[in-house]
Amino acid sequence: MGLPQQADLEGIAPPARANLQERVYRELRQAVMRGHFPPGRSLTIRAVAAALGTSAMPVREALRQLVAERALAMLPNRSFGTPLMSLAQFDDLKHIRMRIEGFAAAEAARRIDRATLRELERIDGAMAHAVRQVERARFIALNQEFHFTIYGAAGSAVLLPIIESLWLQIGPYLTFVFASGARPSVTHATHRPVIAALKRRDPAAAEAALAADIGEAALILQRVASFAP
Amino acid sequence: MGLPQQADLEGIAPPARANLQERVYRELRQAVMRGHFPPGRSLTIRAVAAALGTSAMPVREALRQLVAERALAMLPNRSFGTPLMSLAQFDDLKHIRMRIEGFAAAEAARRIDRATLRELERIDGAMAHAVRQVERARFIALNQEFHFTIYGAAGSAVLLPIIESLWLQIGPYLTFVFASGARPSVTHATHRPVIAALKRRDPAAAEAALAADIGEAALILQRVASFAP
DNA sequence: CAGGCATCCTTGTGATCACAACTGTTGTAA
DNA sequence: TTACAACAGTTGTGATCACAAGGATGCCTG
Repeated sequence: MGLPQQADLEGIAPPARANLQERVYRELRQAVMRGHFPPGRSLTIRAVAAALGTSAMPVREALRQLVAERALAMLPNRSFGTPLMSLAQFDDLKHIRMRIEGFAAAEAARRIDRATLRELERIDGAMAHAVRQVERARFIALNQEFHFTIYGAAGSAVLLPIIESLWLQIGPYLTFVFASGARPSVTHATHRPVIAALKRRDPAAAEAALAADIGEAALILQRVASFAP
Repeated sequence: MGLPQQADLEGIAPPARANLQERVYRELRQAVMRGHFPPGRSLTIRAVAAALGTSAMPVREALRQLVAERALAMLPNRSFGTPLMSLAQFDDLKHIRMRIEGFAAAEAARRIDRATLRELERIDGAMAHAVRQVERARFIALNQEFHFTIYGAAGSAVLLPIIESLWLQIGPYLTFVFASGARPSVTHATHRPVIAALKRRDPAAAEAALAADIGEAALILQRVASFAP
C-alpha cells in the first residue's frame, strides 16, 4: 500500500493545514510585511471577511494572532489596525533591530555554507536589476528574501520568529517607499559589505555591516515617512 | 458635567477592557509563565472553557493568541498544548535569552533610577526570605518580578514583549523546579552582581552578570528537567 | 486468546445570530 | 441658526450549532 518510505521525505513542509484561518492569517501577514497597508490603516473583521469571501470567524482569529505578534494593534476605538508609531518609537525599533538582526548575522557568519552564500549573491544581483527597472514591490520582496536567507542561516528557531515580528512592525512604513521617489539603490550598496563579511566568516564585521544596512534604510524611511505626535 | 479634568489622570492604566477573552488570555498567560503547566501538557478548548465557566469562543481566541507568542504550540494531533523542547532547542533558547536579556540589562544600567534600584533590593530581600521558607511559587514570582523590573527600566516598548515571549517559552520547564529538590538559593547569589553592576551604571558588567544568572538557572533546569528526543 | 473492524467520543473549525458600545447623522425645537 | 436628542449603522464580542477528522474503545470473529 502506498509508496515505500524514502529518506527524501525527511523534514518536508507541513501539509499546509488546509485551514481557512491559517490562510487568512498568512495572507494578511504577508500583506503587512510587504507594506500593503499604511500606518494607522484600520482593518475591520467584516471588511476583511468580505474581501476574502469567508465568514467572520477565521478573520477575527487571524487578526488577533497578528495583534499578538505586534503586526497589528487594537485602536482605542476598539478596532483593529496597523500601528501608528511616533518618531521615538520608530527609533527604538531601529535600535532593537540593529542589535538583534546584527546578532543573527554574526551567528550566520559562523554557520553559513557555500550554497547559501551563492543564494545571497543571486538575490543581490536580482535586486540590482529590480532597481534599474524601478520595480519597487519586487525590490522589497527581494530585500526581505536577502535578509531572511541570512537569518535562516543563523540556525536559531527561537530568533527567527522574533525577527519576523520586528519586520511586521516596520511593514506599514514601507508604504512610504512606494509613495516617495526614494532611490533604493543605497540599500543595495550596504548589502555588499554584509556578503563580504559573511564570506570571510567574520562575525563582528557581519554584525556591523548588517546594523549599518538597517540604519541606512531606517534613515531613508525616516525622511519620507510621517509619524504620530 | 462630571469631575473636572485633572493632571493626575494622565497616563493611568487603560480601563482593563472588561473583555472576557482578554481575561482568559491573561489567566492562561500567567499560568504558563509561572510554570503551572508541564511541557507537553495539552489544553483543549472545551476543558479550559469549562474550567473558567465561559463558552468556547473567548478560549479559542486566547489560545491562538498564545500560540502566536510561542507560549503554546499546536500539537501534531491538531490540538493545543505547551511545547516540548529537545535539549538542543532548550540550549538555543538559553543563548538567545542571555543575549537579548543581557542587552536589556545593559540598557537598564544606563537609565535606571534610584527608586527602581531600591525596588530591586527589596525584591532581592524578599527572595532570600522565600528561599528560607521554601515557598517555591513565591520565589518564582519574585524572580520574575526582579527580572522584569530591570527590563522595564531598559525603557524599550519593543524589547519587553520579546522578552516576555522568551519567558513564556521556558515557563513550562519551571514545573521541574517544583518537582525537584533543587535549591533556588543559587539564583539569589547570581542576582547580587547584577544589582551591583546596575548601581555602578556599568552596562557591560550588568550584561555579563545577567547572562551569568540566566546561564546558572538554565544549568539547574537542565539537570532536573526531561527533554524531547 | 489475538487481531481487525465498527462505533462512539473528542477535537478543532467555520458559520450564524444576538447584543452592547460607540459613531455619525439627521431631525426637531428653542 | 444652533443645540440637543433620537436614530440608524457599524463594530467587536460571546454563545451556540453543525460538521469533519482522528483516536480510542470495545466488540466480534477467526
